[in-house]
Amino acid sequence: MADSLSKAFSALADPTRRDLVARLAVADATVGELAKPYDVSVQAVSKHLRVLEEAGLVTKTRDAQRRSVHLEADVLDLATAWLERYRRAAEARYDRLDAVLAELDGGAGTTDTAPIAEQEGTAS
Amino acid sequence: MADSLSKAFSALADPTRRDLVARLAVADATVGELAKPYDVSVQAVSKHLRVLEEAGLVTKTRDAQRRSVHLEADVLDLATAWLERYRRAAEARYDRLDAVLAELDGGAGTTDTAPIAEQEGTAS
DNA sequence: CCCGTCGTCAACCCTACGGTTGAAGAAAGC
DNA sequence: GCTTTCTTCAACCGTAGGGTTGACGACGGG
Repeated sequence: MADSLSKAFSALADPTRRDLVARLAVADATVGELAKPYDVSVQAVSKHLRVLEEAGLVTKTRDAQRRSVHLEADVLDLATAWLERYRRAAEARYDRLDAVLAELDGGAGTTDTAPIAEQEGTAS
Repeated sequence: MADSLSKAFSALADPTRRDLVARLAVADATVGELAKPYDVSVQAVSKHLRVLEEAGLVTKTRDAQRRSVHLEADVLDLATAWLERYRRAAEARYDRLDAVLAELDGGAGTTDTAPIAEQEGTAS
């Protein structure tokens, strides 16, 4: 379907799902426990958890008829790495006032900035 | 409409928009320049840029009839901070094997973990 | 064994999203 | 002034997303 990063960001775009992640960061929990605080149906929460699972953000282990939901760090790591990379680049450019230089110069080769942008697929 | 974090993650969920961010991390560019590499219409790219703009990830300044698009670091910062926070919590829990302890103990106060989960709106 | 609980599957509704084409607005160039 | 270039607005189309309700599968407890 979509790449890992797209699924991760898409999953985290929903406030309910972000809240689920925040709560799972504290401790594992069952679907029922997780669903309680929200005023939506259990099925809706189950769907949210499936989205998080398909994004690789959580895993479920069957504990009797309950499912224990566990937060996984790997995809959070991946997303953090992506953001951190371009965040740094944006801040560096801001600090160096490259925008102003480019405006004055006309956009020619003002700096020797290395090619930071890369293809999506090349992420390790 | 939606909160800042939702708009940011939602904007970054699209591969084309992530690529735009990656390219804008290197240098500012006009809409036309940004649209060139993709095989979609310029209008589609313009829409993508509007999404990024409404998420606060980029700003546009009118330079004659061209619009210069500039990457902003602030929202990237916000999203990074959110991810980093729960990433750390997830990794810490993984390292300390809290899941196993909780399973054996029944979930009672096994650790002195501070209340990490917070409300969405409290982000600075 | 039957019942109650936990969770998911399935079908459906409505809105949002990414794409298209066509037209319009704004500014430089001739 | 008229045309050309750059960008956005508007209307439309198909699909994916989040919600609902209803029914079903899998277990543990009486």
